[in-house]
Amino acid sequence: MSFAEHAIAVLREKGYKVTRPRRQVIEAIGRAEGAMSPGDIGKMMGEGGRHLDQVTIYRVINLLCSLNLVHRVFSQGGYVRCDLLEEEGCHRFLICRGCGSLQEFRDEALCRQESEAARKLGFRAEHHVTESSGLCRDCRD
Amino acid sequence: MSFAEHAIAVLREKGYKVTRPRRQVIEAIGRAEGAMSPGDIGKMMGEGGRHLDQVTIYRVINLLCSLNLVHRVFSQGGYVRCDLLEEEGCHRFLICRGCGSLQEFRDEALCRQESEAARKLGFRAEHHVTESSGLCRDCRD
DNA sequence: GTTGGTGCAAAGGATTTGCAACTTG
DNA sequence: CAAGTTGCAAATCCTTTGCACCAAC
Repeated sequence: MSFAEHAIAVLREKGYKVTRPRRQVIEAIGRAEGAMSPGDIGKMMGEGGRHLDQVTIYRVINLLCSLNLVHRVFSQGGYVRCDLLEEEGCHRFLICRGCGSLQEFRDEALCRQESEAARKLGFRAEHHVTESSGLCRDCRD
Repeated sequence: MSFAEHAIAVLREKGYKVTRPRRQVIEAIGRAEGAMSPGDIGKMMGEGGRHLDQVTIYRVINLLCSLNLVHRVFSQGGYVRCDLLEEEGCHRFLICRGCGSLQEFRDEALCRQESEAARKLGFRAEHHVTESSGLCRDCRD
């Protein structure tokens, strides 16, 4: 099942309407290799498909975020589809500075150690986000 | 040596002029417990000390960032002083959702494991940032 | 047919730029 | 004194809000 199919199924399941603008944003984010800002999505619509109002894009992105279908990438100021089905737990991003592509993953052991390091400093960590930059397999050579 | 003293020494050393606005911003960030946005700093100046132009605040913050004297806190949209003297390597933030206070630390072992996890996915990580939210010692009770 | 969603207009912030006047070293 | 900095004005960009119209269920 593709990201778009999954996202649309979730919308239906939660009682949200499946509209043309929502499909368009979902497909744009689903196809993107890296993070997309609301502006990026707007420009892409302007060229290819049918025009989408900028305000609508913001609203759709907010909805998708609240459903954990996309995540905000802080260091890039954009959003990416979330391919991890588990809704809980922390997520980590690998962001290629060569091609801008982005990979998300989870690692329970790292999460635990991160929390443990915080605990030693008297801090009770509840949630954390990590963003790594570097070079992906294709850009290393 | 306080943060402000250290920051001013670095400015001098790198050939930047030590002006009143720069002192003011450095002292504001140095005194703050948590992250401060450019707007926060502007408001604080309006009340206490002498007024500072918003544009100047942006420019001073950019300078301090480029010198690694302050770091951007993504999840908060603000900036904090960096207390770690080593300029290299990754940094981690503990951000209290109770009082908003912020603590920065380094952990070599975590850094290595983070990189190792990336490597297993074919990614060569060069740098990473982690922000954890939770409760600090004082807010846990 | 209802309810929720979209598009438009407009407001509100945040951030950047150009340039003349000023201050530091 | 010269070079680097600041303050102001204004431009630009990003994001949100209110409301009438429209489309999905």
